[in-house]
Amino acid sequence: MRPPNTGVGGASTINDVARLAGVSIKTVSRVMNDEPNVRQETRDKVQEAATLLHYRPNLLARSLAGSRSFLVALFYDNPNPAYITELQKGVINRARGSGYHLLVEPQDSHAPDLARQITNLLATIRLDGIILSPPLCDMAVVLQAIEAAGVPYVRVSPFLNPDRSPCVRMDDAQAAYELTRKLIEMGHTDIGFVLGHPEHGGAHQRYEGFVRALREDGMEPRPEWTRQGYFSYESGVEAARAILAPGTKHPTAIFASNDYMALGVMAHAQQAGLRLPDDLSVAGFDDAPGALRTWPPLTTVRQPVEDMAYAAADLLLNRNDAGADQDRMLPFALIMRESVRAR
Amino acid sequence: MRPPNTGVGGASTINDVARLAGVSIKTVSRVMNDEPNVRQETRDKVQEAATLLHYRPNLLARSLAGSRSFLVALFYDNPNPAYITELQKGVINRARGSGYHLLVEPQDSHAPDLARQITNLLATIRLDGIILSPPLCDMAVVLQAIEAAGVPYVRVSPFLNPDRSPCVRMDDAQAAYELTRKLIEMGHTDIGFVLGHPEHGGAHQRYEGFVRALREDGMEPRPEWTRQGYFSYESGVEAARAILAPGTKHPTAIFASNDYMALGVMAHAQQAGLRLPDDLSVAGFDDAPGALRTWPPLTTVRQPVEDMAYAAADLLLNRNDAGADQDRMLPFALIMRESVRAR
DNA sequence: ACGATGCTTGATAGCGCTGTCATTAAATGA
DNA sequence: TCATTTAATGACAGCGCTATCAAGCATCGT
Repeated sequence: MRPPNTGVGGASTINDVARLAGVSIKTVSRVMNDEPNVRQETRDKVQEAATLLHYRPNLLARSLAGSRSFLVALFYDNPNPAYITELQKGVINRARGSGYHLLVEPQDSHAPDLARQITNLLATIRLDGIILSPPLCDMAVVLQAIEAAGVPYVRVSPFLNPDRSPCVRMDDAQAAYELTRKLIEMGHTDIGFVLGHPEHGGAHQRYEGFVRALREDGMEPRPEWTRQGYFSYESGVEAARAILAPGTKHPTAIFASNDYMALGVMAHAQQAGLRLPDDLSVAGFDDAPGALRTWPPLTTVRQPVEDMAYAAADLLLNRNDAGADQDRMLPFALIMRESVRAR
Repeated sequence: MRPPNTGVGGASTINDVARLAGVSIKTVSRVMNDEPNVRQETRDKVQEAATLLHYRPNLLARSLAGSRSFLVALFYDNPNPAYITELQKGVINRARGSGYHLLVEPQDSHAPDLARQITNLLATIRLDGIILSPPLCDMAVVLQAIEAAGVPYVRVSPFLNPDRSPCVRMDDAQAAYELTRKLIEMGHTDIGFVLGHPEHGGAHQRYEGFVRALREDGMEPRPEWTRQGYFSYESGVEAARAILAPGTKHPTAIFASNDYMALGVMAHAQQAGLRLPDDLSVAGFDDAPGALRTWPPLTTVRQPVEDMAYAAADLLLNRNDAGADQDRMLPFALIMRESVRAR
């Protein structure tokens, strides 16, 4: 018996619109959801009434009654703010157009009860889809929990079981290969490598591409110039300290698996008295935004994170398009800057 | 007529729990919401049944039926990934404990129909609260739209109408004042300043604190050493180019209103042949994480972004606690690093 | 002309929960 | 002791929407 609400401060309901348009609420529902089988005339009448009343369908009611929640979530456990925000941007850009909203759900990948937490979350909110980024996208317990709940998901840059779900990725191995080729072409034969976080897919593939390029020229990676890193600046410093240990021969170039580590390498090298890029060339990976404001500017690979996230959301929201491409490989770009110099 | 669902892949409902516990669904509801007036014995019985069935109340149904949606949103229009992710972290940390979830809703502060977009959003999803960060928190149309919808909100670091809503802030002016005092104490009398983005509150206050410190020693800011910046690295470079123009006397220190600009200043100074910190001291503001991996490490002010976001969420979720502190001022910390040297 | 077909529309039953209010059981007082 | 309060529980009506299914109504072929 509530009067139709046309004023500020309260939403009007589908009932108000139906009454004003002189149709049933079901017809309003049809119009709002762009369903077929409504006469154009009726459609216009409803649209007009809806506009007049500033009607916006209530998302929660739609979710409860229908089969869609208009909610997608991004699961991540990654300390890299630039990566996270780019992912979010990509997802939101795609989702908004379809009336979807983004829930951000950072997860602790080392929590012992991670699976239970995810199960609880999915029982609490019926999500229309989940986007998984490394390292969560490669954790069996996570995939199991999501699959058990029957929620569709897309993985970004996974390295395990690529066929288990739709995936979006770039060719990390090829990118590392091409960048390494460049280094070789520029006269570098002694190249160090800083490995990425072993739990993150791209890391392995980047190393693989590096090795492939070396072998093509009959070279092998040298163990003393290959160090484990963890995608952090500090681990880059650490690795550089080992690779550039005083009193040992050191490489003419170091390829770090991501930009933060490359920055760490550069910082250590400079403090160790090496001049960049003359004494040492450094290359990174990711094209991290803040990471390029250094001197000399860093040679790197642009990883299209935002585009991958957009594509992931697209895969999620177009899921019905039968048999469409369930996987997308996005292009990378080599970005040659001054941190690399020919010998 | 659906059988109770105890297996994997589907959620059990309040009905299932009620039946198993031998009580009405209302009693289950009471227990799940920690409402009073339920016998302990009954409570235990219900809890046990709920545990057995892995029951999780459906958030959407709760929202629709009740007065809470368990959803808070973060509105922002800020290109700084570190700032955004810290805000998110703070909000999520507080919200999760109370069963709340975070919706991220970046808004284009320059969109002509911003108010309408927000109104639409709020009509679509009933949010339990909104956290507004600069520059949105200082836009009248935004506040109006939110107030019209009757949604509670908390502002982080606003500078307009501080009494219009609960706010969380730090004392930007005092921080800038104290840092400037340090510079003066270290023998700097010729200090340049790079202003922050004029649409962001902190910017004005930082300048104000700077000027106050100068005046206390009978100095005045010099116009030719004071440049407008926009919180971006590039604008820092630009400002430095102007302040350090060749053939003019230049200051012995430059205080930039944030770290990105400070980095820009440092980069330009170094390229212009100045040695840091010997020829020029540089100070920033924010303690941006990536921004400190530079040489020399940057002297700055730590802005407790995550804590402010946590406090903002706390203010939102504790709103009922009558007359409690509706504003919170969080402490900052001066971080003296090597980019500043005594004359 | 008649049912058959397909397009439009509406009545109605929920989705899973909370709010309100009535009801019952227990506790208290005179 | 019985009336009076207070605690504990349940019945039931929605929240605002979608799904199902049935009904209305043209158009069509034979």
